[in-house]
Amino acid sequence: MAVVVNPGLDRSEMILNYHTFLSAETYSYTPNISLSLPLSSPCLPTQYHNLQTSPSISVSISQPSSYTTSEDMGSMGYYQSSGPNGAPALESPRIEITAYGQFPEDEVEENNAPVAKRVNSVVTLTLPSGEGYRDPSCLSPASSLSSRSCHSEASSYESGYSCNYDNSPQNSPWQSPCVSPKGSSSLLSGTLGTSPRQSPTGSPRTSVTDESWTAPRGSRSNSPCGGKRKYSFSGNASQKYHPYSPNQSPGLSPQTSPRLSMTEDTWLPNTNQYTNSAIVAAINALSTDGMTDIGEGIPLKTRKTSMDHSASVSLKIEPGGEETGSAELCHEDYSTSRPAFKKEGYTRTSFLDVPHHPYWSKPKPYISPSLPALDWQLPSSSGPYSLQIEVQPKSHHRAHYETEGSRGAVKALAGGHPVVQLKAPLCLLRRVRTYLRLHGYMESEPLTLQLFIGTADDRLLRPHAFYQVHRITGKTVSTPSHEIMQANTKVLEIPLLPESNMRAIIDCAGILKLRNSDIELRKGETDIGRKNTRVRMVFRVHINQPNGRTVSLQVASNPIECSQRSAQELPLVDRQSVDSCPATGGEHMLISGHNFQLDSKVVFVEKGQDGHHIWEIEAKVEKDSFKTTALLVEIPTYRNQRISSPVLVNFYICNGKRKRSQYQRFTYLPCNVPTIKTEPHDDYELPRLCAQQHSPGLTKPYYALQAVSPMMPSEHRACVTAAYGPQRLTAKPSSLSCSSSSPSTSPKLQDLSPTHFSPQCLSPGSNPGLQPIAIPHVSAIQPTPGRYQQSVLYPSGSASSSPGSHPSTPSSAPELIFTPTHSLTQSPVTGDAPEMPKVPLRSGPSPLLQEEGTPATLAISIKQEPQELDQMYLDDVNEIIRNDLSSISVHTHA
DNA sequence: GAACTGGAATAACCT
DNA sequence: CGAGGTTATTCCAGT
Repeated sequence: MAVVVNPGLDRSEMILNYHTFLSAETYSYTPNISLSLPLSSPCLPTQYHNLQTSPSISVSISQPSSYTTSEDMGSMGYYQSSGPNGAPALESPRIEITAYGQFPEDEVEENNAPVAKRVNSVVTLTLPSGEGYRDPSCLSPASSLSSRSCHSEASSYESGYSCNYDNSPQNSPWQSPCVSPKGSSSLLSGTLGTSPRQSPTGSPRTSVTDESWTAPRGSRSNSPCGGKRKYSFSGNASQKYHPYSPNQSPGLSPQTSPRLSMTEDTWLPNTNQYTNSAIVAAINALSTDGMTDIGEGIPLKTRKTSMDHSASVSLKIEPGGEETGSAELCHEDYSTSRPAFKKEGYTRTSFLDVPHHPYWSKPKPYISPSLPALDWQLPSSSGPYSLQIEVQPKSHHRAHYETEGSRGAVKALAGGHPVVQLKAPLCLLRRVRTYLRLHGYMESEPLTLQLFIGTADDRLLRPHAFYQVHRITGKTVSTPSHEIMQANTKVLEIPLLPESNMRAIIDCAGILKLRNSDIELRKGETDIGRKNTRVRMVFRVHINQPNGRTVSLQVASNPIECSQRSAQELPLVDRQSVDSCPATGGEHMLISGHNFQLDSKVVFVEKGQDGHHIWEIEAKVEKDSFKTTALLVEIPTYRNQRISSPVLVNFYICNGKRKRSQYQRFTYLPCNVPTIKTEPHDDYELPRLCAQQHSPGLTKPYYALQAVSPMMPSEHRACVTAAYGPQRLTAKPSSLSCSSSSPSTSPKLQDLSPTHFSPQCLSPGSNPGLQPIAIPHVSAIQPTPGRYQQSVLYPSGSASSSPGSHPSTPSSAPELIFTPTHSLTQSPVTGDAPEMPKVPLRSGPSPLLQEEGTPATLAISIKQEPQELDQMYLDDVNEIIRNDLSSISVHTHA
């Protein structure tokens, strides 16, 4: 792709410093900047929009445009290519994309950009690999049943096609696009490719109303895979649905439906954003997923793109012809591809038409090329910054399938919607902004809050394979957003504005459920979808620092149950008033949640390393205080009252056979250890904290955090330990220096210290139910754009035992800088976990929690650092600015 | 008319 | 291998 350089730009230096800089006005990229823009796909969309505004921006990869393009497309969402119209079946793995130029509408939109011309040409992309969301190539172990079913069924149903199915054009023209050559080789791949990706693109209903969709829907049988899992094989209409889905799905949510997109457009305009996204995506591809993918799991396109780009992307200046195409492609992937078809009338135009959001329309100056992969564990706060969920989402939210209409945005328990806020000293933000402004980067560049759907199991937080965030638009939505794809995961980007006090009301995010069969077939996917219906909303923010570094923060919400049935029948625990008590038991614990019944049982269990129950006892439930949302139980006496160290056990609520809540964590303490109790309601979160507070005695402080999560397979633990433990320890405070900016380090560092991570924690076997979650957070402070790829924080992937699923690059964590922050992610339960480490240091026994999750609370407590810290930080920033000003930035980042 | 919902029917799966 | 209970998806209909 070619980049148009704006002659007028003199800021090359600046640009260099910031790596990727897009001039706001021109949107042009700096030539010769070596970006690793691996992902074209994510980027493209953005750019696409940009293009609209300003015609010619396109980033081109040095490689043959055509090829590249295709790849990019693939990553992004080539789906489109095969229009709903049934573009001719693509026999070869190709995607044809029509540049928007084709559409009249497009042109209209372009108004602003005379220079860039859209190419009307149709781009034919060759798709390397087939799947979208997940790689189909390999059946995941997990997928076991389902996958087999596919095979078997496939064979049975469509004997003829069986193997080649996916590939064969006949089956589904649509698919073809998605399915890349790879797919062709293997059924699975083909199959996978199809469905999984599609999802995003267009939820059938949402986006596509037309015939193509309709037909399939008519009967389940038609549905992909014959209704449920078989579909992939058949060349039924059903497939049509999916054509794009696999890859896209993540990216494209049903939401993307034309309408929505239009609304969304607001965002689109923002070039920088997109750019970032793209970059990020690329990076991810390269770093995390990419690695895995490389193997094959990932669609070729993605890989290739990433790889190729990674090598070094040189931006060229070009008229924009081809580039445009690329951009378009990307764009399409996101929005267009899916729904566009729906209404004939609808074309990309719709998006284009949409007015740009003020903020987004402005170019974002600052782009940090290196953003951490989505499965990396990041701290929720660093230095003066803290990302907090002020209002937690409800514990239940019925996700919608692509075949359904949207089920709306995730709501908050008390009504309204979740709220996320980035807390940071205003003065600091101001200075940073001032600095940027001085460099001509921005005026009111908003920070971008990213949102994706993550897992809620005991393993490390990572993007959920079976759920994607779904962008909601409409009258009821007040928050602008746009979606991008990042390594098969759809990410919603929401502006964080100073005017709003860096606070965002998340009323634009729904949850899309992908068919298990589609995902499980992906190559490298090891997770199984069945009964894997809990998710967390994961929020991230990347704050560029004057020093060229980027501070990345992440916070996850409380778990959200997404299945219909579960939401109606399964008991769900939101909070527990106590996390621990002496082995003698006898204390009362208030459990709050949902779907409790008068005859609900609360069972405490202790599992051995092998997962078997060593001990199990039913706690006494106070019937008189029964509520469907609360149970008061008497904590049973532990089997051994002479324990010398804390013992982690679990308990669950049972409404009958197969109707059990997730395992909740509970710790029995040696009788001589004073117990810290918290008041039932206010302290819900304390429990977790308590564990740590007591930590002196506790060997596994971090584990305590995860009260809710189910038992983690020992294997995982082991993996985690192995992978993380060492690194962690390795990473030292010293490195903190890098994050110079973070004053907070001192206190937090200690948390990270080896001590905290007692061997026990690390030891795999120590606690069956425990998770290593508590892994310290590495703050995502990234020294230089280019590096991030190298630096490995903590890929959650490693946590998963699955070999292929997430490529983890544990060993390669060269320049990782740790920030003194706390634990990473969030405990499944609260999402607050990250903060935990801090608590011990100074928080009192029972911090009051706000609303539900109250991660914020914790953070707050932590933040109370001497002002000197902030001042230090400011000084630091000032110095940087001073230096920069004195000597024009000559830094070059490669 | 479209986005939401709540319910449910029906196909797949599991035990 | 079949029965019966679960879970996953797809449909419907009302707001």
